[in-house]
Amino acid sequence: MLRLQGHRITPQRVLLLSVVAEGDGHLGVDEVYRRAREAHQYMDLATVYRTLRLFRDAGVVTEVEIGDRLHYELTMPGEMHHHMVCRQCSGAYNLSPHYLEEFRETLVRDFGFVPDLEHFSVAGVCAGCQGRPSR
Amino acid sequence: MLRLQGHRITPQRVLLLSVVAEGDGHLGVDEVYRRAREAHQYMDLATVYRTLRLFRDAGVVTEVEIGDRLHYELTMPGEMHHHMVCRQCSGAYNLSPHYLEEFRETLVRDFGFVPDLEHFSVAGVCAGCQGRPSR
DNA sequence: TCTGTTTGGGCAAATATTTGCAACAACTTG
DNA sequence: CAAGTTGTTGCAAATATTTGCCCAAACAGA
Repeated sequence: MLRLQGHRITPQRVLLLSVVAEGDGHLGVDEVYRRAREAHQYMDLATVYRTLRLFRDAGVVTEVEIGDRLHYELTMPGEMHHHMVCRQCSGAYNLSPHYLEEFRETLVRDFGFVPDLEHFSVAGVCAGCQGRPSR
Repeated sequence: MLRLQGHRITPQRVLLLSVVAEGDGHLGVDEVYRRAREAHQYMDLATVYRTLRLFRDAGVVTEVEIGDRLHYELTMPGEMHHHMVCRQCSGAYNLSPHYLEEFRETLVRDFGFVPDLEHFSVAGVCAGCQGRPSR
């Protein structure tokens, strides 16, 4: 995917992608950096930032905001899924794409606006936290 | 609204809220800071950050991401509206709440998850940028 | 496989954002 | 309206994130 978009394949990118892949969607920037560094001593933090942004823009990786913190996970082309993130417990629940398909079609039809619903999460309060005091 | 949630009303908060209100949704953190400082010499940047986050969490102000940058605008309780932000031209278009109401009801019904669709924007590519080369 | 062109990475410096803490001020209560 | 309580602010320091620059490395073409 990266190559198709004119980007080069470097050892750093390969390594970072594998770290993200193995992290199973639970890693923030700092953790990606730490793990990558264990494998490749000269990995730079700036490279991690630049590369994660590249991955995100290229659609290779998805950025998920979980409780004020960004996490990264591999974008699964076939198994696209979204998140519902609870503001109170920060729990993240998967949301099947089916729920968004209709919404997407409406935006395209009415506005000609093609939404990026691959990179998408909904904030809110989950069933378990309903009625529980916030903070 | 702030008081109802147990927060205190301070001159700084009043000032910052009025700055955001007058900024008409076009101000980033730094601009809010600059304007606030003109009026009140001892306004601190940390206070701006803390206060904008407070406003956002309290639902008084809405954070809109426009082209890698966060902008702030007053949350209008009655005239709730959303944004479609184009990834290419960074243009922001309003989206009527009607388009989200059905989606919201589905989430509540099927998952008991109450989404914050007040604070919501959809990224994508607008009609004008369709087919235009990116970057 | 070798060479030129151009992108990407490391490093250090610049910015941006968050946090700890002591002094201060808003709200509460009597 | 005075005094106590507790949340807030300013300041400075800590972190986090981005950027500029130059060298190294990836890819294209011969």
